[in-house]
Amino acid sequence: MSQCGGFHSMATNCKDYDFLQIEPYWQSFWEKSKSFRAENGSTKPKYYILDMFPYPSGAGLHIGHPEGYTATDILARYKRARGLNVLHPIGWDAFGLPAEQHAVKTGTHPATNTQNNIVNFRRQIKALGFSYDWDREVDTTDPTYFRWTQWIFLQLFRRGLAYVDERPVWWCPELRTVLANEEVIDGRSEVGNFPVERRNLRQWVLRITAYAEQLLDGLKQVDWPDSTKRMQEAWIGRSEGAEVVFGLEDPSLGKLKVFTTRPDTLFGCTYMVLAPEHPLVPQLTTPAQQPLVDAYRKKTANKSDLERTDLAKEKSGVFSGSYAINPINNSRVPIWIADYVLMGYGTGAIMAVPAHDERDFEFARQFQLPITRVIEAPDGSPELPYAGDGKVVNSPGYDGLAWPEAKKKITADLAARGLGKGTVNYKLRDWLFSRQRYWGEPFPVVWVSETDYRHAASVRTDLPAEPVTFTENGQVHYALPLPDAALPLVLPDVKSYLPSGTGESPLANETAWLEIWLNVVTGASVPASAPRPSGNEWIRGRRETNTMPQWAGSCWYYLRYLDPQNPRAIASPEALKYWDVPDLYVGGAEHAVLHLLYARFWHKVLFDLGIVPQNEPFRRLFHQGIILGEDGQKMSKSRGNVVNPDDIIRKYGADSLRLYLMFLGPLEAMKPWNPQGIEGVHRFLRKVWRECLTEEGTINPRLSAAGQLSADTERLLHETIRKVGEDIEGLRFNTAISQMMILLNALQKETALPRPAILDVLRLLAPFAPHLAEELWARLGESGSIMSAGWPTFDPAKLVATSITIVIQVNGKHRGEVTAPVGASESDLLALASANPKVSPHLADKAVKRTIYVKGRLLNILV
RNA sequence: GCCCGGGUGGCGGAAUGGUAGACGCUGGGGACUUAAAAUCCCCUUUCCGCAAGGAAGUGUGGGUUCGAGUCCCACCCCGGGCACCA
Repeated sequence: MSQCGGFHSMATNCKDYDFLQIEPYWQSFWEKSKSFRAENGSTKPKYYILDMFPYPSGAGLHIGHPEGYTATDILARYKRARGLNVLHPIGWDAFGLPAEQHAVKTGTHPATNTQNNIVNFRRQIKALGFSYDWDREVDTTDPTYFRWTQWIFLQLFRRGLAYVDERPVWWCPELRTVLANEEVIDGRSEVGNFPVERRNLRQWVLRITAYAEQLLDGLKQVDWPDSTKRMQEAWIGRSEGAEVVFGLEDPSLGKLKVFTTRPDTLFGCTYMVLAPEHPLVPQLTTPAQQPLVDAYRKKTANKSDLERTDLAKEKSGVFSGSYAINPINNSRVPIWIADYVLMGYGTGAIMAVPAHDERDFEFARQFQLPITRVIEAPDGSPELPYAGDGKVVNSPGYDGLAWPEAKKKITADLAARGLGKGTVNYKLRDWLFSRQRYWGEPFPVVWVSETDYRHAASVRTDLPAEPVTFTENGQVHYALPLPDAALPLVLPDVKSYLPSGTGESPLANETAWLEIWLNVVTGASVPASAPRPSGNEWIRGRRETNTMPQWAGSCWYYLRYLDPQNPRAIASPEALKYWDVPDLYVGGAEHAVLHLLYARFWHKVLFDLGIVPQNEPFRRLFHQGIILGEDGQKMSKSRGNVVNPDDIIRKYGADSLRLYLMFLGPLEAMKPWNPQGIEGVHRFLRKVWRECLTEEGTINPRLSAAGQLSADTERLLHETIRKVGEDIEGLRFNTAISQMMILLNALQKETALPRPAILDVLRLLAPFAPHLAEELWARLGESGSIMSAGWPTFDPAKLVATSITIVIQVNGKHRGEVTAPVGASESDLLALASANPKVSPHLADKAVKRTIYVKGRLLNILV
């Protein structure tokens, strides 16, 4: 109860709009009465509205968070008012680098810092009056949560979707960890902006490429911004083409396989290119070319990817000395080695068709290689390279075909001879899933010997069809998953949070946790330094030292909200069925390809496992725009243009902040913060207050049960009820607010104010400014929370005006307007227009040639 | 280079192909007040005009249409994404 308690038992009794008193009062009221609890097992229709949960950084809530969160909160409150069982949850994506870096610096456990930050975030979020169901809060670092993150990993592992590979990865010496491709921007780390380099390290990799086609396909069925769908499409990067097998001049060296999207240009292939890392390069290099090739390979190996992919630079390459045989015409083509061909895509080798590929063209010109035109431009233009449509030429047997036809025919002909086949390639790479870090989910995997693995396989049914192995110093290690029952595998306490620096995480130094006797049946363990427990199910093992990336916990959190305390499953089948997937997911566009692709991948795997009932997790997605600083620049500490929600709340209140964030402009737009603008919405709220209460804090005597609005204002009220509802559904909060302002300006001018009208206003305003709406609702003597008062309805009959204003144009120019009864005919209007003093001069002495009448709006008279 | 999104007053923005600039901010004037704050009223795209009124006007240039901020074509600028993926 607030300190000003007293007469009104259900509200504060402050005299003026004292938001600092009102807002905490209602927040604690909601908390105590569990107003926002979503009910499992309800018979009501549901509405699930999801925010992207935040990483609880030490800096606290940024003004961008409440923008999206206010939008979803308005919708959640609106849907509740309409009688739906609303699930609106929040949680913490709390594993991550900043907490770990803080731990490295201070020596305190990252969990401590993380929990402090969460407390602060929770306070700030509650101060904004968001209607989250706090009983469903999740925290990705909580063992009862990450137990299921690990469990899902085990499902992936069991299905052969997780494997270990030694591969070149981005290594950041400063952060002492590897980073995913997506975490590297222009050769520097996204976090911290440190330089990165290539290193070969043993890594866990998830086979997301196995789902490339499904991930692409599923985009057709979701209601997402087009730009985001296109970004994912481009990221997956499907291309249809063919693998073509070239013979080698020296048949003893085998064959050379290339991928091309344009098999129709096979006659135009004048040379081949292998990536410097291609395994055939050493055999194909002739002794005479050996020194050149070696030097070139060495040079490219030291190049960063940034240098290698810099388009501005000249192409480089060397001749191998060998030749391949074109399978279509047996011509002899030289084999070159060049770094513009990437080992990671296709087969790492290409057939170069300089006439019709810009990159090949550039290379051919640089090294004076022949260029043969095989596609004719429709206009006969001789210009090369030519990548457009046209007919095939200089290709005996195929001349005259349109290129797509030739592509099919040549592919089929090669396939018939066993020299090629149609294939599909994707740019999407498997997902590098491990980090050499402490502050992440440990992998529930123990490395064991082959013998022990075989033993385990004889007593366990949850191992993958093919064992996951890794060879080190000639010894093969087998990855043995912990049984489900042994989860969660929690992090041990460590002495230092600093990565080992050798590519292993700080966990590698925790011998007692790391080197163990493992019970293969139960997953129980004892330190290897202790005597081996008796029983033949105990084997020697070493735990995996990598941890999972931050993306892991956020891949499935929307499912845990459905049934967050369930100890037996990620969520019960009933909850998964009832709540289904989110009806709306709101979050920043910066996650367009990472989080949103990874989560879709996991969801599809869970679908295939029969755990979730749908194959796409996010049916409707919306990106809120970014709020820029006052100076129109991105907000940042260094620019000093950061807006802190706490300051705004102190000065204007949470309701004003919520309203202003929504009034700033369209939700999806990027828009600058204007510190003066908030005055406008704050004045509006005070105006609402004054319409309801006097300066003494008593009910405004202007309000009466008997009063009657003027016809125009009555219509405006119904129009506003209609528009606010529609605008909320369409996420057009800015126009909903301006409509309420228009209504209030009109109500203010009315002589009497019928009580039902002002109660409607409060119910419309409640999702936007919930504290004020609750307070005034109670102070006007209404019982219960305004949230249980439903949503006002409008009467369509009241929307129809009795008279209309018609704009009169003469020859398309606006010349005046006339007022006419609703049923006025075109000729009535023409007569009215001719009589109108503003219009008549423009009609004088001229014959009316034609009129165009837009019903109820406009009459255009052509003379 | 390629793919998206966007250019409207001093500012944020509003406009199913039908009165461009709603709503709000800023600025100016006025009322109330001893004064201030708060509140209320009027004005606030540009140009011409004392006014009535007129003309121009939604990045630029064309086009379609009775009528274009909105549709089409070309271009300029800003923002985002991708970038030797054969």
